Amino acid sequence: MDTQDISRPRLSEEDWLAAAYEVLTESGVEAVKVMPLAKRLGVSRTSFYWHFKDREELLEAMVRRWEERNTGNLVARTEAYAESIAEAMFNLFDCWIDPELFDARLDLAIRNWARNDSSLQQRLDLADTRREQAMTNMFTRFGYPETDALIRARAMIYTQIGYISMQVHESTEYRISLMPGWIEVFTGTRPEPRDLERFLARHR
Amino acid sequence: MDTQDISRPRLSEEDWLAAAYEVLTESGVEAVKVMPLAKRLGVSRTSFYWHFKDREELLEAMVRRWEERNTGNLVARTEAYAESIAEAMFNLFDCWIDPELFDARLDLAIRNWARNDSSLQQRLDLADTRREQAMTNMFTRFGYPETDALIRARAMIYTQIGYISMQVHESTEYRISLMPGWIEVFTGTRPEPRDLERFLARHR
DNA sequence: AGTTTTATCGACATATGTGTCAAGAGTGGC
DNA sequence: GCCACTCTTGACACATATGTCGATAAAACT
Repeated sequence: MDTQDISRPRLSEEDWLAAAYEVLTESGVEAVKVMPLAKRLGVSRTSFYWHFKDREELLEAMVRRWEERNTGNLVARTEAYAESIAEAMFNLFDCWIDPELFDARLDLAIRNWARNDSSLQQRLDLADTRREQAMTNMFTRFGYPETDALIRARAMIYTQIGYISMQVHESTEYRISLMPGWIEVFTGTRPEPRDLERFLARHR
Repeated sequence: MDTQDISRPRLSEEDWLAAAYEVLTESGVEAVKVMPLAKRLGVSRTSFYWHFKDREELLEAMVRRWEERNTGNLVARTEAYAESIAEAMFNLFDCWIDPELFDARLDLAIRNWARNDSSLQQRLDLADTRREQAMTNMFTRFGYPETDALIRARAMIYTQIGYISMQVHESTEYRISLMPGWIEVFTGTRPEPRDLERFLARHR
């Protein structure tokens, strides 16, 4: 847990970014302040200003990190090849398991931040529209009527955000064991054992 | 939108609470500060301390307001009389429509706040357990197996939180029009026209 | 009208935050 | 050894926040 490193008293831009990311995802933007970060990193507060113009610039970097990551991967997973809606859904669920594909905590932090920052809210709305579109397409591709597809897409998006928001901490194994149940709720049909097999095989 | 009142320059405890509530639900706890509230109310900052011991006391009052409201009403709606799972669900959906029954914005604010306040997080966990229990019971009462019931209960809870968290602004009419679709996703069966009728009749 | 209760105000003490600047260390290349 | 580049530091100026106190002002009761 100690973010300090005795062997390297001198810091790079990356060190500040990493610390800022930690605080942002744990406590929200309001907590991303230069003074506390400096204390945490064990250096003088003012050395921050060598790396960044001001606090604004650090925050902007956080937003960019988010933009480059979450939505892109998620949309890609909805487009992955699948033979059934259940398999398609399992593909998407990879995002719920692999933090590299989708950083849920960062997503939540950005979402809360956007509530008090209208320009960020605009960027977020764009991302959300892309996600909703991609998921709706996934359902229509497998024959769901437009209206149904939209509701089901939203059910998934809201559920995911709610899941993060509620700070649920389940073990990966337990979460995987619930997946077939989720598939049934979201698609309206029970997944084939074959689809489940493929999914489980991926997560060893 | 103007919270000042020319005819009453003097404020009561209630005025401060109302202003705090506004700011809390709009911008989060971090924004609930004495100075900005005073500015907003058009009085001197220090007069706050006549009404409350300190900022802590104001915040505690906010938490109590939340506790006395949300969970109780929600649990009550899950226990309302119903002849089918769809009708039971429609009963619960009243909470999504009537802000008097369930204050979604306040719930979200409390949830975000709790992320940085472990004692509040404990109170919240208690509330969440009660809600999950109540919803799960609703499903088992209508014959769903225990595991299914739990997943479906969680799907609803997460969806609701996600819905709030994403700042969705739909008209009440549009929201009501989507309800049958939601019912189908959450219960796995299409609602009877009769159930829908009863629900619509209630919301005129 | 007089007294109490209710509420406001400005001055003071203190904490925490932002950002600038000039003076330096530490590391590496030549 | 010298120089340049990278990074750190403390002093300074300033803004915003919390909370205390004693002096008042306005309503409300008697």
